[in-house]
Amino acid sequence: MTAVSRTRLEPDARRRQIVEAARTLYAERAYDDVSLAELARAAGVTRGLLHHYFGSKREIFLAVMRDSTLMPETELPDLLHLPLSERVRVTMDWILDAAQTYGQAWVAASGAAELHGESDLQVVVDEADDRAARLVLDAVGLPDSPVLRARLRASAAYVKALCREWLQRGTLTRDDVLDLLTTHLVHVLEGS
Amino acid sequence: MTAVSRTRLEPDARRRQIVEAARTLYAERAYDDVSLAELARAAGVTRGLLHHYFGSKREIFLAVMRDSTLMPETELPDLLHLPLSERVRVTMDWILDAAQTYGQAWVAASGAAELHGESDLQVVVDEADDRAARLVLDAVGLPDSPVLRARLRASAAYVKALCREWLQRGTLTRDDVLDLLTTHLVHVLEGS
DNA sequence: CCCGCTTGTTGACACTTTGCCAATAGCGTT
DNA sequence: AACGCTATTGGCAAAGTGTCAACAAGCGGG
Repeated sequence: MTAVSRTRLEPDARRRQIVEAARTLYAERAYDDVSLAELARAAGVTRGLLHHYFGSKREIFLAVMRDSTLMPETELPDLLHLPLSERVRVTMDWILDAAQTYGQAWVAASGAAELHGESDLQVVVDEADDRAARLVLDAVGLPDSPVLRARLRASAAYVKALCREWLQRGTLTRDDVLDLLTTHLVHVLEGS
Repeated sequence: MTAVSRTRLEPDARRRQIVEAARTLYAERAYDDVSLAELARAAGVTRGLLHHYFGSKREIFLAVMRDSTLMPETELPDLLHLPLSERVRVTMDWILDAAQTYGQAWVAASGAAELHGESDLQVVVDEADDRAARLVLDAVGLPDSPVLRARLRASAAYVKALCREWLQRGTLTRDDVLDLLTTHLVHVLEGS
């Protein structure tokens, strides 16, 4: 596709370009199935450049994951005048929308980990879950606390597993998921 | 370690030996960090034999995962005379024990997946979650159904995430987890 | 307008790793 | 003790990752 143009890009732009190419490849093929040569070809650069920017193949993959697990930065309407259960429901509704449109990667990154205890990937996913937890706390207008965050991080795994049942397996409907999540989170947030 | 004995083992025994050696290695190092040469050395065999039995490095890893995500086959006492909430609590108590003693791998295999949609590892973990779901249904004495199973599979992810907060991060106590799980599952099972 | 400097980019080299296959040698059978 | 089945080995070939010195694109000074 891109000719052997040897165009000189700004480091940031080049990084984004590489990550983007890598993301499309990793979206449909597994990690070891994609070689650096293939990645380089897809990005229109040479293998050497990949190493120059990311240092190792693993780091490219992690960059893709970090990038893909970001939830969109949208403003939620002010919900503080509603009862808690309604606040939760609206927030969950928004999250399900986000999961359906943007967050396939966030959802996909839920089910299976390396057996390895302190996986580098685990760190990335944990960070994403923590962001999601903060987001929920902020949306429903509850104060932050370590224990509440821990509970919500765990609930994030539940959210993703439910989305997988809904989006990938079709065993639950969107309404099923929304109801389950709403009652679940109300209980988690109330029993503080 | 093991001398170059070239002892002839039964295929099943050899497989188990290899899987066992691989498990200890994978328990503390990541997948690509462990080479087949190292694996072979740890198992006291040659690389050729690994391929003979498993065909590829990936298959060895998956065999370890399949093996490690098995929950122990224990008989639970008959709980049918207790109210649902008590049945659930006893079952969850047993699961937390199992997670703490045997199931580190099951717990560890919860947080982070490949971005790849139909990951082979995902299949293994899904299978483990499905077994766990059936186990719970059996223990609390409720009839099986696709929707209930789907809900419980999702809850399995929640269980594992909570165990990670408890066992690996120390952000929640065992009692926290037990309470959260009990009320959660009661609601999931009741709202059928 | 040309020169030179900075640095993004390349191509080749060295090493590791995976996968394959024919040859070897345990161990039970006759 | 010889034989046969097959578990096991060792070496080969292909592919992949990581490293590094050299090249050149774009910019600024003379």
